[in-house]
Amino acid sequence: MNKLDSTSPRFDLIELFFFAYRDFTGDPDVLLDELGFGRAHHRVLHFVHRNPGLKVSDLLGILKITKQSLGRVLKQLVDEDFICQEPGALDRRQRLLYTTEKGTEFCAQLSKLQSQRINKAISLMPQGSDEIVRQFLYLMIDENERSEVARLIGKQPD
Amino acid sequence: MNKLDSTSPRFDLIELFFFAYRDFTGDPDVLLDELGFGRAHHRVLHFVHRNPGLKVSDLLGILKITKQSLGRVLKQLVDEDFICQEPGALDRRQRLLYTTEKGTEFCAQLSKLQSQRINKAISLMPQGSDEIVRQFLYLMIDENERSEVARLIGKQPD
DNA sequence: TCAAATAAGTCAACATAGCTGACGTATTTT
DNA sequence: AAAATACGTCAGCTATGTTGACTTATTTGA
Repeated sequence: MNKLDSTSPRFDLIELFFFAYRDFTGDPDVLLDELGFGRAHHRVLHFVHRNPGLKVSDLLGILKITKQSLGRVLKQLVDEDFICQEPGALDRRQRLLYTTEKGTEFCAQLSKLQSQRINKAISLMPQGSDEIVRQFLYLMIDENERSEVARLIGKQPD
Repeated sequence: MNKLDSTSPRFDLIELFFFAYRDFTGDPDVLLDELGFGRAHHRVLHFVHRNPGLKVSDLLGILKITKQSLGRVLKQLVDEDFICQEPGALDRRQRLLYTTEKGTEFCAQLSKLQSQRINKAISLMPQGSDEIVRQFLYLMIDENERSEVARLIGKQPD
């Protein structure tokens, strides 16, 4: 029989994942806090920045939250000029989302912090580790969502 | 100059980390929900299970939440017989935490789900990938906390 | 062309899980 | 005996998620 079947407990990775994610998200929290924002604002800002002209309904699909939840943080981000909305050219019911200059700048600061943490980690590891890590994280995503995430990540506008 | 300096944006890994963690924590949510529990309960249950006889103050240190926050979920877990408390033998002010049989069983169900996801991912990857992944996650933790996390994970009671 | 569907926003009420501050009780330390 | 410690608890606040109901503007389709 198999000593390492698919249900063998992986407490080490379970716990490492928990602590790693906590510290990974902890970096931006400091900057967000200074502006009275939280993680919800970060997520919205990030995905709008990465997908300029995003439809509200698509953002809801990415974040998997209700429009009421989104509405609250989105309103703040628009009011404080981090995000702007433009009616769709083809469908004027849509309010396509874009980061303003201020929003783009702030977003860059946040990703810089997180990229630093990632790059520091990778730099201490064997060649090719980033590809392994990417593959692992990708395979941890629900199978039926992988293709959509791949599509989302595929566009490298920066 | 370096094309890949330490601040090069890593949008791919940032986003993969987000989606991977979301689905990773999503598995247990279903079971937790059936019992009226949330992720907070899961975390408490998990770390008590993994560290039988844990002091309340040490649990607070691991979770980095306030005792008021912990108190709420801990009380529920004790009331519903998933966790029990015993006065410390040396210091009777302490209420050392243990999972009950019911708690241990439930905890096993939850870790099984998460381990399945992890093992499925690893099984699709090259030999030795789990070591790379472990190393990456470890290095993503704040430098000054790594040793303590290592200590915590080091004990493999299962 | 007009009715139905769609994209988005909004109001109200609620739940979870974090927070601060203040205070109580039992026990140990000094 | 006083101070410190471990833990618990009360009250109230915040952030971010949820449902359900409803409005407005616009597009689609019978």
